[in-house]
Amino acid sequence: MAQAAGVTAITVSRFLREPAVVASDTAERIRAALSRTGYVPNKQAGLLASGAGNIVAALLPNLANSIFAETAQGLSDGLQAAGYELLIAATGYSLEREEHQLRALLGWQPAAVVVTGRRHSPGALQLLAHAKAAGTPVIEIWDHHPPERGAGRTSFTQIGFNHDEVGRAMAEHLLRAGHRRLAYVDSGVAEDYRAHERGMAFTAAVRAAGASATVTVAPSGDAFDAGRHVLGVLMQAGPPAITAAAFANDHLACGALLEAQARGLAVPQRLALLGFGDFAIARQLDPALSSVQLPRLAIGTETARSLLDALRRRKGAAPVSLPWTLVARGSTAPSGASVATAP
Amino acid sequence: MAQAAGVTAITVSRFLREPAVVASDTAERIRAALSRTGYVPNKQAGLLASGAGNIVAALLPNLANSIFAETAQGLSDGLQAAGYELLIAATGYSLEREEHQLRALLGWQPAAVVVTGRRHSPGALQLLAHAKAAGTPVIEIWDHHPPERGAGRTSFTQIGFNHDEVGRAMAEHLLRAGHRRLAYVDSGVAEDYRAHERGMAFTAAVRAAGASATVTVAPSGDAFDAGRHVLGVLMQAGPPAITAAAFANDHLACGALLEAQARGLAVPQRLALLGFGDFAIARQLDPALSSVQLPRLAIGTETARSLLDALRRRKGAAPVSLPWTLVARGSTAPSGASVATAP
DNA sequence: TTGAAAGCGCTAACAG
DNA sequence: CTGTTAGCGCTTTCAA
Repeated sequence: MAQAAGVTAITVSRFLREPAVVASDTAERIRAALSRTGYVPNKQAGLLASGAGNIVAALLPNLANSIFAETAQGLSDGLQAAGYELLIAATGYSLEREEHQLRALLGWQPAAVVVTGRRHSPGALQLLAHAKAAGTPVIEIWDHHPPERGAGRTSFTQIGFNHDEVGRAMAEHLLRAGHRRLAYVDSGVAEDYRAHERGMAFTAAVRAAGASATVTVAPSGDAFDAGRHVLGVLMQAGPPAITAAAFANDHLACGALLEAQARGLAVPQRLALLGFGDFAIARQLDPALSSVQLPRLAIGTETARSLLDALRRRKGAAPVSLPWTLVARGSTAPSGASVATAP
Repeated sequence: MAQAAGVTAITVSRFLREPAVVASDTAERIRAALSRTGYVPNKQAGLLASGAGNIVAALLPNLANSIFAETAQGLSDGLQAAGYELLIAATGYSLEREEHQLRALLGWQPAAVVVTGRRHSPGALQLLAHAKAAGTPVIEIWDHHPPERGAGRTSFTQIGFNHDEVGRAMAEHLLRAGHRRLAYVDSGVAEDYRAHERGMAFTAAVRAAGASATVTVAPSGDAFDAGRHVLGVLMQAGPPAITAAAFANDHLACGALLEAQARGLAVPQRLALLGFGDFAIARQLDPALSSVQLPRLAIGTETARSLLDALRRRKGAAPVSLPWTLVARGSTAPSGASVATAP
């Protein structure tokens, strides 16, 4: 390529990075040779030579789910603008896969690492600690939790929200409407500890208020179908019957809502339903599903911002607690709509 | 790292790639040093030295949409098992972004390239042609179409289905139910040429049958809301009134279905609705939405298979035409459900 | 079974 | 403004 333009490699390299530095006629010849040969610079060689990796590695449970897709979008937008490339891998909510993918991503010598949540396998934890010790910013997203007592492990920057608070808010919302027999419907995903934490906080808050709370685990498979199935289970409970249920996600809750309609069961009079995630479908049903709106995009953009700042100033990234909102709609409130926000 | 184990770098390299070749006591020392130092080999250097890239680059319109997420999953699974890494970028249905992302991905010297659809910018086409000429397999997915007449451009392997056929099948399904005033509702995404092709084939088939067809473009923004809005537009058409509508995707169709219910408009008696994509929500509504089931996952797995075969045998990848299915449900058929399949 | 030498394609640093 | 030299961390090839 360089000889095609009648210059040396370094001149082409410079033209590609800082066109202004190259003389205009030289630039013209390079441009011509570039399009003629279809040359694309080898990134492996470039990154190796410059040492400075411009890659950010991110590990998310999945991308299919709109929840994490928006976070990826926010990350990608923020990083791309600053000239960083985003390398994403999905873990499928498995700590084992997370460790495996993390090892693969670290091979690209990323300038920073983003992982989801604060629970990791021992091996992954070791890799992350090594990375942090080597000066690579490590950020845990989608969680914001005080350090566990007696934990000797390295702690990482957290950007997200506190799931205990959400669980409590969900309980309070239903208790305030007068419910005394409540249920939490967990997803069938064993390693989604954040859903479990919300459930634990939910039941604790309910019981602290002197009401009763049960936990049901949804079957795996299609989430709508799982929600439909769970509705049947909930209706069999009692007496006294359960009058309100909180779900690990909106798809489960929507399934239950649709099944309730199919059975002619009045929502919220006979059974109030509360989702989590505020997916697009939630607002569309009738009654509309009450849910918890999450900072999906903000987690991505804030992480990018914090990361870039840390990279620029060569110090640790700053943790961020982001706000969520409980949006009350028809499925929990017979009339009107109200809103509760993160403390 | 090498000196930590008391050997040279090449021995560590060998241990990492072919453990059996290294003496067992040496292996043991290396293993120990490995976990002690948290060493992760630098992929940039490795790939540069070996020349052999084990990366497959893929460009998809987006990942948030469940349609393409499943394809990515299928690709990823198939490739990972064979030791390849998948590098994915999203184009947001923009040819300009596609070219930009393609250029970025090619910098990783991928062993193969996967792009979505057969329409690309001139620049992207040139890059792809160069890659193909250099022996890199290039596959176009989500389409399967005979070469355009008079096209001088390089042609690439296609793995997907024919959108004209789908458009025709959608028309025939509604015509067979006796509809004579039909509409096609296109998505607001200008560069989703596949949706436009289905629409053109749909209207052509309708008109060939002596019935009337109009095309409406949905507004951008939330797809459910767009579908709701479009229903209002459809109802204002005529007289004679439109009695059936086919949509560019299920979200639009679901929005219209929900809005019809809200207005007390009987589906399918007063207006039949037919979606595309068979999203999870389609089966859940009442009446359930008729839709076209797509080989989302199969496109990914077949592409991986074809790619690996091409890489192994050092020749071009084989094109594959994959089957789709029109699933008739309550939104187009008052009673029972039937099925029409790709020819 | 292990090592030494050379080089992958690019860029940092320094000259001119 | 452009070129020369050296070297990024690994793997290939050949030798011991």
